[in-house]
Amino acid sequence: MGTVGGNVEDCREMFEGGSAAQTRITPFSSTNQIKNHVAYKLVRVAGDGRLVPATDEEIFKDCREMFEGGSAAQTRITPFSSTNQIKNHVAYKLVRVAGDGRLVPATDEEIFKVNETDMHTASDACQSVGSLSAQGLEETSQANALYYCISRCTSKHFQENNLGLLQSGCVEPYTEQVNSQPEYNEQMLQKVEQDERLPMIHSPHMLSAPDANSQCCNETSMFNEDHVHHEPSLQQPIPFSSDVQNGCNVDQSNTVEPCSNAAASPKETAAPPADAQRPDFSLVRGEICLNNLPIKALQETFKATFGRETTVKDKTWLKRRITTGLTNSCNVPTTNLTIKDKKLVGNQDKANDAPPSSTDNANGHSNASGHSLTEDFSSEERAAKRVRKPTRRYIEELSENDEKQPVVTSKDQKLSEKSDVRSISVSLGTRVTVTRVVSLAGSEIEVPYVSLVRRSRPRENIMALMECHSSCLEAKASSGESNMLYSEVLKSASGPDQKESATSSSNNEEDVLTEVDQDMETENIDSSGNSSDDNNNIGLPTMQGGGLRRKHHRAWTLSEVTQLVEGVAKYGAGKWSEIKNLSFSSHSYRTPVDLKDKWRNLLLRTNFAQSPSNIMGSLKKHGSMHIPMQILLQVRELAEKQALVPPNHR
DNA sequence: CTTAGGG
DNA sequence: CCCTAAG
Repeated sequence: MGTVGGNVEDCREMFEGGSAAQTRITPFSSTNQIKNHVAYKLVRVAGDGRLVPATDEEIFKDCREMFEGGSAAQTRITPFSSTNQIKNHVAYKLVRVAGDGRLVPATDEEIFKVNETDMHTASDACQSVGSLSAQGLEETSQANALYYCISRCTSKHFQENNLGLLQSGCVEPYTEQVNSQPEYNEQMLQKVEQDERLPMIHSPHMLSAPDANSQCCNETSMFNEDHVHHEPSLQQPIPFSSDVQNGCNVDQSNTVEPCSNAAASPKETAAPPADAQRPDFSLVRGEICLNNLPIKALQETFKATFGRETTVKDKTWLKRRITTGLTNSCNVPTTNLTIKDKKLVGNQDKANDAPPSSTDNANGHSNASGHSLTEDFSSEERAAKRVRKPTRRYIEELSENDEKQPVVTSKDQKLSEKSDVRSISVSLGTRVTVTRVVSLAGSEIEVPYVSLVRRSRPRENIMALMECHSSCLEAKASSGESNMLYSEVLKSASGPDQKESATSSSNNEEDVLTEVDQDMETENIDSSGNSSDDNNNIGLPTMQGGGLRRKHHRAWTLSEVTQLVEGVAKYGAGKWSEIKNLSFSSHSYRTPVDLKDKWRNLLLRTNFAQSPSNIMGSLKKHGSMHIPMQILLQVRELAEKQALVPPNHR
């Protein structure tokens, strides 16, 4: 580690150079070369969340600390954490600078590459992660200059904050400094190469490493998704950050062990010779790294990556596995993001309408990468523990608790109904205006702020309406209005009147009406006892109203009750389905479950009335309609019968 | 899909 | 009414 001193200096120089060069703006974008280069930038996240280029001093310190730490305890050093200042919230972010100067989150591939490199390093010597890979850039290269910043965050809280901050957007600083980076990168690269050549054991010159690879990934991913889009609208809530990180962290713990180690070793940030040469990034590539490694090293890496030993001696295989593993590890955290992307993407298409939320346009890269990654992940690391997905109800409740934010509901919702929570959330998010973080099984996930319009099971009627609306909504949505849908839905739900608005899809309405009419008729007709007038014939209009939640509360009419009782008498309690079909065929809105519930209630009432005093029984007690004693008696009778006879199906 | 129960 | 776990 004698080199340390030198390294530090170099490091400083590099950084300084960066700061000095701030002015030069035409960085990479114009130059082709640039795109090939990957650069790391040291950035400090300010309290306000802005990214501030690290001052020379800071950088210096950081470097020094890193180096020192590295030298002192090569193996696992709690590098940053121990050091106060550095740890304080110096964050390295991996970012690519687009030609237009915007910061673009690194694509998965890019990230991956970086990670790969990192992993590589980390696994071996626990060195930090900073190595950069140039190839990825080329591949992904857009004509823009790419530049990566590796972010390192000591405290998670901090990270979260930072992320939020980053997202919220203070990216500018980066761009300015871009200039310096190229050099830095080159130097870095060289080092990497050297490292590769050398046994990983010593990593005097490792790049500064983020705490954990995974984190890098996560952050990066976040960056990608959020950042890209967010930049334009700098201000955004920062739900993402926390979520993402959490998720990432969790994943990390499971998947990527190396990270922790890597993080620990604060080796050298960048100790490349001052006159850094500018090696081709392509050389630096993760692949190369892996290639150069001896089998043993690869195995080590494998172990670090997957947490298990491997006896495989096939280099190629190992490399592939490792790569995959890395990818996966990155993926997991990303999942949320990916989802978001989708949403975002979807939204984007439709419009610019959702400025408020974090929605951004996902760039093609992120999406594609996300998917692929996800898939890989699933196949590869199933072992990793899965977070139990919260139940739908859980989610709903959460959403309900918050103020309902107008959100567009769309078919997606339907589609997603059965998918797991995450997916649901995603799907719901089609038009997410607001997202909020929800803690799930220890990890936080972002959940679109959605109030579910339809909570109940899809009743035929409702469903139809819903569909209609959804379709309408979609169309409109495409046009560009996001919130509309919600209101519309409500309207439609509220009353038949609205139907017209539905336009073509009037059928549903008609159906509803028809049914209602039928009901009315039947009821009237049926009114065997006195039912004719019973208080509750609920008008059609009311049936669905009630706001979002309880779709339609249809009071049971006496006639219905009578029918029910008859049905039970005929088919027996428990044969709800039959009763429904045979006795309630006319009432489409009464499902077997409804019948069952009603029956249950009737029994309760019966029993109730029975024991305390009959008086109450027949009389209307609470607000509910009074059920004629006759019926109650009948019910009781049946109930008893059922109780006794049940064994024999009769 | 239908039931039985709990909320 | 709604939602879910179970046949």
